[in-house]
Amino acid sequence: MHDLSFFRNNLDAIAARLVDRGFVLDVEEFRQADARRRAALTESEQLKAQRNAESMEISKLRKQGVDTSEHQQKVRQIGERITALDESVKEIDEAFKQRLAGIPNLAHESVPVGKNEADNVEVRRWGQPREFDFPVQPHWDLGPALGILDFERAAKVTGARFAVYFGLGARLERALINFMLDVHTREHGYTEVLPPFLVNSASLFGTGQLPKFAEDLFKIENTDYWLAPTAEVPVTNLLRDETVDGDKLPIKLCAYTPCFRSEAGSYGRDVRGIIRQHQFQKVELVKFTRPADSFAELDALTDDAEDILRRLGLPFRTVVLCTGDMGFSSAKTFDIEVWLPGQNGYKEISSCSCFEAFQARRAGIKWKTGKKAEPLHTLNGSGLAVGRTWVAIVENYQQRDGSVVVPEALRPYLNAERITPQAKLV
RNA sequence: GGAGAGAUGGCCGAGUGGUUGAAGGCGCACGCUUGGAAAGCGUGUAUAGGGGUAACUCUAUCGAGGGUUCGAAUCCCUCUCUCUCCGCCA
Repeated sequence: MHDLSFFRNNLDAIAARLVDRGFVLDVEEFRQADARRRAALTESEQLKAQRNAESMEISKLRKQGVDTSEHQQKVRQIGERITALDESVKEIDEAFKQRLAGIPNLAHESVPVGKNEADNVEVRRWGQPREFDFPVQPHWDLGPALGILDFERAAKVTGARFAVYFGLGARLERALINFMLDVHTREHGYTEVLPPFLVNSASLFGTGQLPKFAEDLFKIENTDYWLAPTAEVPVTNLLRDETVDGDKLPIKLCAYTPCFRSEAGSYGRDVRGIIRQHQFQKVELVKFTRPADSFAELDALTDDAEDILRRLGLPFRTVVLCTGDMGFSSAKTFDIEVWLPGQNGYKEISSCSCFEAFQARRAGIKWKTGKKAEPLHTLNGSGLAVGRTWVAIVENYQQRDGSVVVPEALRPYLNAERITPQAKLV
């Protein structure tokens, strides 16, 4: 959500920058809508001022014992006009706010201008993809063969785009979660949070998923509860409508949660394996910072996420998303992409974004030093997507015999050096 | 799930239809006082949206949304949340 007066005063420049994001703002129409809203508000408020004054008058007259029934009749009529007028005022105001809430954030000036994924810019690369002297298998073959992954039973229990993990497969997922949380809390200074996995619509509005992206979410019938699509939502909203003392910043939180996405519109993409699921597990990093620090904090947060991959010995590259490929609320986003031999390419495993005040303004999260309170900056990033890390380990560390060597850093968590075929369930 | 009690400013807390955006206290800020501090005294101390170069002014907000009324923090309805007791449950 943009600051209205700033937006209004810089309309043309903002519209020009929104074009880079692929968002066309009809400036003239916006001006008219804005003017219409203001005119409606002014008219309604003037009537209300009149009514208030008249009511006060009635109060005085009554104390003097004067009959006021005529007066009351007159004010009642004003009231009726207000009621009628307010209906359209409300409509105009809500339409205007919806429109404003539907305008994406501006990209930071350091973000490359581009149309789509192809225009993203690689900023660094770490590790050498391993050379295999045998045919590599994708995880959707390796997993079921090892007896650690089962798609058929998941489809029976729930449906497509779900998976079941067995034995060392399940333990690998759990080990990764613990490993990531330990690194971030013990070495990167984050405080662990275990938030609710269901969130309400006010929270989803705060972080920008609503009102525009409802179709990407699962909603619980007959309630205002939604399955969280990312821990960003519950964790960022922990501070909704709160004001934080400046000396508390930055606040660094990390959380493990499952994430639920409807994946509407992604039919045919990543249909095989567990790359794109309706439910996946993620460890998320969230920061609340002073505005002056946010982009330095974004670099640090991205490095914290990359650190997990370095410790696991998984090759990756980091790209900065171009203006056309960024998410709705973000001002700047780095994607970390891990090397997946099964796909012979790099695949997104973390997305680290600075939202500047865009979310904080929506969610009413402020900070203050001394007297004035203003929106702070919010950031978040995956640290990491657990399922895709699982895939990266299985594929990168696969052996000729179909087993998987467990990376050194994970062995204390998994209590195993190698993943070998598990006993059949039945 | 059943019964009851609550929700007021940064905090505590008064307020059951008429200058109440809201007493009083605490906290905070500034000033006076002081050798300095404390105490004391004085002044100020919400947010959002309109209008205005500005001084300033208008509107809304006492959990949320409706309603009654000339007028609602106060009355009525619905909902949400918190607390207590009972039931149930991991």
